[in-house]
Formats: sequence, structure tokens, C-alpha cells
Amino acid sequence: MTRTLSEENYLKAIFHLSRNSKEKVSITTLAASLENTAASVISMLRKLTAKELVDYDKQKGASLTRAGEKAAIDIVRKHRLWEVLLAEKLEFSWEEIHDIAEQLEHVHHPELADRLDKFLGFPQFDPHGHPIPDIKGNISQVSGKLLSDSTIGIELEVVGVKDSSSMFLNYLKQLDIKIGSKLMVEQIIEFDQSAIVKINNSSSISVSRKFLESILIISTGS
Amino acid sequence: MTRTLSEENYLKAIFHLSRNSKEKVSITTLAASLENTAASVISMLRKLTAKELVDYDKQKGASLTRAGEKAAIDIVRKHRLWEVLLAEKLEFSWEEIHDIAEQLEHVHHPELADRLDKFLGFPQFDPHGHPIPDIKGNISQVSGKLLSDSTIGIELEVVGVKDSSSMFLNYLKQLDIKIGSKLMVEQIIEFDQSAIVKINNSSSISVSRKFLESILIISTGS
DNA sequence: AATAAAAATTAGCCATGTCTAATTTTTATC
DNA sequence: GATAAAAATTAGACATGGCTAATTTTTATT
Ligand SMILES: [Mn+2]
Ligand SMILES: [Mn+2]
Ligand SMILES: [Mn+2]
Ligand SMILES: [Mn+2]
Repeated sequence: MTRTLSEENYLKAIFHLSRNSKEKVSITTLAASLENTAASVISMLRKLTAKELVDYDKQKGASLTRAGEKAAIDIVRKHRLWEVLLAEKLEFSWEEIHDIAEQLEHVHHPELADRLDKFLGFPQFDPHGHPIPDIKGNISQVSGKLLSDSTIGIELEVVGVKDSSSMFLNYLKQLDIKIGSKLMVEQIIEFDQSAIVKINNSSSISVSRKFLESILIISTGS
Repeated sequence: MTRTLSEENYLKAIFHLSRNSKEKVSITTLAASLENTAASVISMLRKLTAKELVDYDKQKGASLTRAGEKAAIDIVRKHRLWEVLLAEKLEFSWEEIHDIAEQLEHVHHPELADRLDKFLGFPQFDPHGHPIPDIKGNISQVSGKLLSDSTIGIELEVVGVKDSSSMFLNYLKQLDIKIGSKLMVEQIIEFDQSAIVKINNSSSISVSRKFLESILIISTGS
């Protein structure tokens, strides 16, 4: 019952997509997320259904079986632990680690994740602020809420990002925003839901709605 | 010009096989080494020849071009660096690391090997006693010679193994032989070239010719 | 209910990397 | 030099995981 790289990527995609919306995942959504065609998605879902990793065809949409979720969490755990190693031990930066971890997450060995976990000192979050599933598969609550859901005029602290793409992270680097940075939403522009945000108590910049929905914060001030 | 996993495994196999015999590698030899059929080997060699990583068809046998050798050394470097990380940082044992490194060696990132190298303190040899190519691709000489080439009655020290399979390494573990262990060949049996070997100055055991050809030693005594 | 748009599905094709079963060289051996 | 064995090659097939181009089904919109 060994899983191919493609199978693992599908399981992970379904896992992440059903986390957000809490719903069954449609073919179209999966296709967009994996940058594959709907036809390809359907044939893979059939394969995963046959392997009893995915429930499908019942209604519209796919969801993970217990076994599928277990497999997905295992991949996510490996992905995030490798990211910690890459960042903390090998000195890679925020925007470099994700793509390497995409490859490392598919390395198979029954004890690998646990050894990494121990070596790294059982980290709770990866460098993007995402929770690392523990050895039993329990995932702690994401700390923080979306910047788009925050109140105007309150001091906020960045605790994570929702988007780990190097495109987004390079943008943040340019703005000198990282985990721990201070933000304050000064104004929301009604016209397009963009905002003026003060960074680290110095410069104020204009950012898009999409930006606001990609940053996780906690409020730390008045 | 990105390489597939299969392509990389062929390059590595040609590299190792032509190291030993210093000759061009035959289809049959490659097929045996990769556990593929001769037909498969031929079609892959065509592909690699088209990519100018392999010279073929000139005479009997394949060899690496300059570019092919560079690629192969890069893979070997990654393999051995990962083995050091697995053994020294993640506490995996001798016989576990090779199979994991077989997967890790295919992870692509321009700086990964160098970061690993630095983090590990620029190790010269992997846990099996094999030299790690440096950043420029230079490979230091294997220290030691084969146990089968040693003189009878001289104290020897194990500095490496020629066979990194878990099968062989588990056998060594059972015999309590590791790098640094002391050996002495007491007798060679003419009949089948097997030998009586004293281990760590205590028990003597009988080992096959194949065994003698799988251990690297230096002489340390009279 | 009729119709249009969106989503899902089917059918057929393709590249990669394998394989088996001939067949053709090449190399040894008498 | 003839002949047998070994090695290389060809031919054709198959599994995987993609794709495009219909077609069918479902969902919305008047
Ligand atoms: Mn992946
Ligand atoms: Mn991450
Ligand atoms: Mn490999
Ligand atoms: Mn090794």
C-alpha cells in the first residue's frame, strides 16, 4: 500500500481544501489547486477511492476517509518538520523552504518524522506559523486570526501567513514583515476593500484585500 | 534540463560501476546493478545520450560525459551528506541510512548540498567510510584497502565498507563490527578462499570471500 | 418550465519508464 | 572456420498520470 508522489499530493490537497471550507471538495476546486485538469482529477479520485483513502461519488465532492486523513496528516507533519530543519539548521529563509519541503515531504521512512521532531526539540509551529501535527496526528489550533478580520487602530502582531508561496513571502520580505512584526490597520478603503497598514510603527502602505486575507495576527495592544 | 529520478539513478549507477573497473560499462552490468532488463537500459541510455550526459554506441559500453559525471558526483555528494545528517543528527544507525539517502539524494535545490555540508561541519567521509565529494566535485581517495588484500596476522582497523546494503550491515552489527573495530586475518582457507578472522581481539569467526571483499581496512599493527 | 452556464464525466491520446519475447550481433570455443 | 553462448537490439505491450475535446448532468436564471 505504498503511495505515489501524485497520490500523496492529492491527499494533501484534499486535506487542506476541506480544512478551510469544512466541506467536501469539488473536482473543479481540486483541479485548480493542483493545476491539473478536471479529467485528471476524476481518474485519480477513482484510484484513491479504490484504495479507500477517499470517499467519492456518494454526492458531489470528495473527502478523506479515516485512513486518507491519517496519510495526509503524516505528509503535513513531515512537510512542516522539514521546513523547521531547513530554516533553523540550514539557514534557509522563509520563502525558500516551502518548495524544498514539497519534495522532502515525500521521503518515506517509518521513523523519520519522529526523529526529526526530536532533533528539532518538538516544535509546535513551522516557520510560517502553521501548527505541526504531533506524533499522534493531533493538530493544535492555529494561533491568530486573519488580518482582514481585525479591528482598525489596534496594535497587532504577525504570527503567521496563510499563503506560503515564495511570491507572497518575497513581497513580505520587501515590506520587512516577518513573524513578530507589528502591524496596525489604519483605514479600510470601501471601494475595493484594500487597506492602509502601518508596519513596525513606521511607514504606512496600501495593501490589497488579498494581502489582508493572507496574514495571521493576534492583537497585542489597545 | 531537469533530471528525472530514473535518469539520476542511471547516472549514479554508471558512475559507481565505472569507478571500480575504470572501463566503459556494459548493458548487462548496468541492468544487473539497477535490477532492470537490458531492453530498459538501452532505451534509457539512448535518452541520456540525447541529453549529452552519456557517451554510448561508439563501442561496447556506456560512460559519462563531463556533464554526466558532474551530475553523478552531485548526487553522490548529496547522498553521503544526507547520510551524515541521518546518522549524526537524527541518530539513525549504519544500516538504516542508505535507503533513506537513496530518496533524499533526489531532492533538488541549488544550495541544499552546500548548506548541509556547512551545517555538518564539512565532513570528509560518510558513515560507511566513503569519501564525500567537496563543493567543487573533488573526491578524496578512499582511505584503506580491502580486507581481502590484507596480510595474515597483522592487526587491522575497519575504516569503511564497500557494500552499504542493510543486509550486509546487519550482519556486521551482529558480529559487532563497526568503523574503528580491530580485525586480524588468522587464516585463509584455500579451498574456497574463506577466512578465519579475529574480531576486536576476542572471538574468531569464519567468513566468506565475499565478506573479505566488502570491508575496507588500514593496518595498525605488527 | 425553458434555457444558459457551470461542473462532471467520458473517450481517446500521449510521454515516461518499465517489461517480455523475438532477433541480430558479437565473442568464445572447439 | 563452424558453432554455441552471451550480449545487444528490436518490436510490441503495459501501467501511470497527465492532456484535449466532446458529451452529459447539474445548477442557476429568467
Ligand atoms: Mn508535494
Ligand atoms: Mn509551512
Ligand atoms: Mn536513488
Ligand atoms: Mn554511504
